[in-house]
Amino acid sequence: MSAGTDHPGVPIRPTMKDVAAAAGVGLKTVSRVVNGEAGVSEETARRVRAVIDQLGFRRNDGARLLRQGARTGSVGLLLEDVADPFYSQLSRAVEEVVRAHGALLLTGSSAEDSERERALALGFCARRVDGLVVVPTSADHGYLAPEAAAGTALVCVDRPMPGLDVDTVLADNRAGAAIGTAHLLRQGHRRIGYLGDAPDIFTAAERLAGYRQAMADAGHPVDESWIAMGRPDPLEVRFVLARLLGGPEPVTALMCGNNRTTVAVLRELAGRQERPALVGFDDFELADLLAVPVTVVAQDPALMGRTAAELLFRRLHGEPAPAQHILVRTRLIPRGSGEIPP
Amino acid sequence: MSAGTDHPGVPIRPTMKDVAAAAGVGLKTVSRVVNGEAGVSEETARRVRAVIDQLGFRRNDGARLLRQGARTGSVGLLLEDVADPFYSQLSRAVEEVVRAHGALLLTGSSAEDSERERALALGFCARRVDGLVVVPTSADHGYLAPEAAAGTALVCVDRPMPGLDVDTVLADNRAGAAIGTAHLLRQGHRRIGYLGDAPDIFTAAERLAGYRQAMADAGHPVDESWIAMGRPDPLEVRFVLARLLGGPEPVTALMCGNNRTTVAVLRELAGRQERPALVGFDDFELADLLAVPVTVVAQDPALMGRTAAELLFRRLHGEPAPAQHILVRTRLIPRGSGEIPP
DNA sequence: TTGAAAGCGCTAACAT
DNA sequence: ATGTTAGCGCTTTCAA
Repeated sequence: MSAGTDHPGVPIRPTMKDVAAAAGVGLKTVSRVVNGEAGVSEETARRVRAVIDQLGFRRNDGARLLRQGARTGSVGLLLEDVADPFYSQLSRAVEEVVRAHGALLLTGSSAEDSERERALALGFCARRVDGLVVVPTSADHGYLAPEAAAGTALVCVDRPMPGLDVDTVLADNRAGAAIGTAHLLRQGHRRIGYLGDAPDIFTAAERLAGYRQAMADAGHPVDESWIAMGRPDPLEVRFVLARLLGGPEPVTALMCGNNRTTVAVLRELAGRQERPALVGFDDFELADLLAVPVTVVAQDPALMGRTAAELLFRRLHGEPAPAQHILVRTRLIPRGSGEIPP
Repeated sequence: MSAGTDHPGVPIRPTMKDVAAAAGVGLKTVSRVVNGEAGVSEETARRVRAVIDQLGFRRNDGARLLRQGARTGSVGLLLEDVADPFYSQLSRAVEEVVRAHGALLLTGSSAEDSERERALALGFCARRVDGLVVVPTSADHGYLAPEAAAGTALVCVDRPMPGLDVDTVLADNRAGAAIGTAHLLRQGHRRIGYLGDAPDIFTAAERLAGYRQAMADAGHPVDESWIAMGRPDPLEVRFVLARLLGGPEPVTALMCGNNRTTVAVLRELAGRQERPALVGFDDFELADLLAVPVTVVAQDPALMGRTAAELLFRRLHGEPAPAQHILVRTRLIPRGSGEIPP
């Protein structure tokens, strides 16, 4: 072994040098065999391969990449939470594309914490990923400018990246929320509550804007007390619903800003008497099989992920300059809950 | 720049050498500043830092690791499909532990294809991950033996690894399925159908064995026609249910082997008249809010993921030899569907 | 067909 | 406090 004393508990990986020595050939010959290059007699190649198997040699791609100065064939994916069904579907789509390009995927969840996201992003860059697919937090991302300038491809998905103009794939948040709200208005609802995510989150703000716009377009005033923005927390949702559905002038319908909120609301409603109409932004599994099937404005997370990843590889393959901004359409799926009359 | 001609479309990353030259200091001084080592005057350090920011220098961890011969601080996670809620929860738990240890996570989905899993695993190993958390396919994994011998920590989760005895975290599959089946028997059911995943999948086989055992323990014979094993495919489920629920002696209850199958069955049942009792293996979101809430044998994917990842790091921190086999308990959650009488 | 030497970006060990 | 040299595991270049 190359590293002298081979402590039992501290195994050492054999290197090409070890293989070369054991096979009685030069280093370059081993390299040729490992990489399937021409110029090695079948006899020699066989001997080298035997030693490789016997020693359990596996090429160190880190060293290879260092020498070649080439791309690492790895891509980083940064999102809020892999366990959120929206992101896990997006994630799978990204992974599929990455795999099709023979690359490896590094994944990290920011948990909506920009410091954590930053640490992950820089960690990925220090590992020299070829590119990054990011669902950015709302903090400034200027720190990624040097990376982008150094050739790390950058694509945002689901949200834009504050402080940096890069390729971006977004859902049609505002229009989607407007369509969902308009749908409720069409059923005759006038007092429509809106439960959205924390307002500093781009999608939450956009969707709220869509709600306001639909109300305005229909000429119906919005009572600010109908609006509740915040992380989807069961207890919080309980308080909000008690407020919105109680009192002398309760709302008769609810628009929910994301699938986590919708599910939290459904769970809370199950324990209450009121059955307000409900439209959720973002589809979710079993929405169609609930006691009252849930009307949603569906996104297409797989399409968003695929689009973002393909954009990334197009950049890596040298597609030229201006940052693209792609909007992915949403669509209303009426299932029942959104058609409940006031 | 170190690489001479700086083509516009081909950006080159500055290296420590570049920083050193631009700052008019030696290479090692830059290294000291970058790594926060002592022995640099504040004056010099400031100048170096200024150049670093200006050039957008970022240390190449690949080179660093190569030189140090140290661990890479990265871990690979291989599972069947990140978009399956069971695995996405497991995945998040693994990621959490990995992050707590300051490491990075590479993720790959095998899609139940052992060739693909092998390619991913070896790719990870070529990148010199410190360890691998794997949900193994049913193929032989002897090819990982050299990696394990070379010091790559290996932990299996959800399924054991054929051909290699390593640390393993499993759910209590057999007992869980037996408890679910016994629950149905207790309600008076005798003709109980079993819909499981492909029989070469460890968990599918174990759970089926649990079903058989419960039936045998109760002294009730199993008609082989009640058993249907295969990938959860909507069309397939449709045929199976038509067969099980039609005919002169239909089953009165169903035991489902995993959450994908359960959901597929629920979807199909929604379009049919019959309302057989139903127990699903593995819990899923909204199971409690369906028209008939679904009784399940719940696993704890987060606990399984956390346990596996912690085991991995304990190995990396030098915990000694024998492979551990940890069983994570399942528990029956009665919600309604499993309490429907025959 | 084969291999010796140089060097990728970095750090360890040793100067100064 | 700072710099020089060697070398991690590999590939590239060039010579034999």
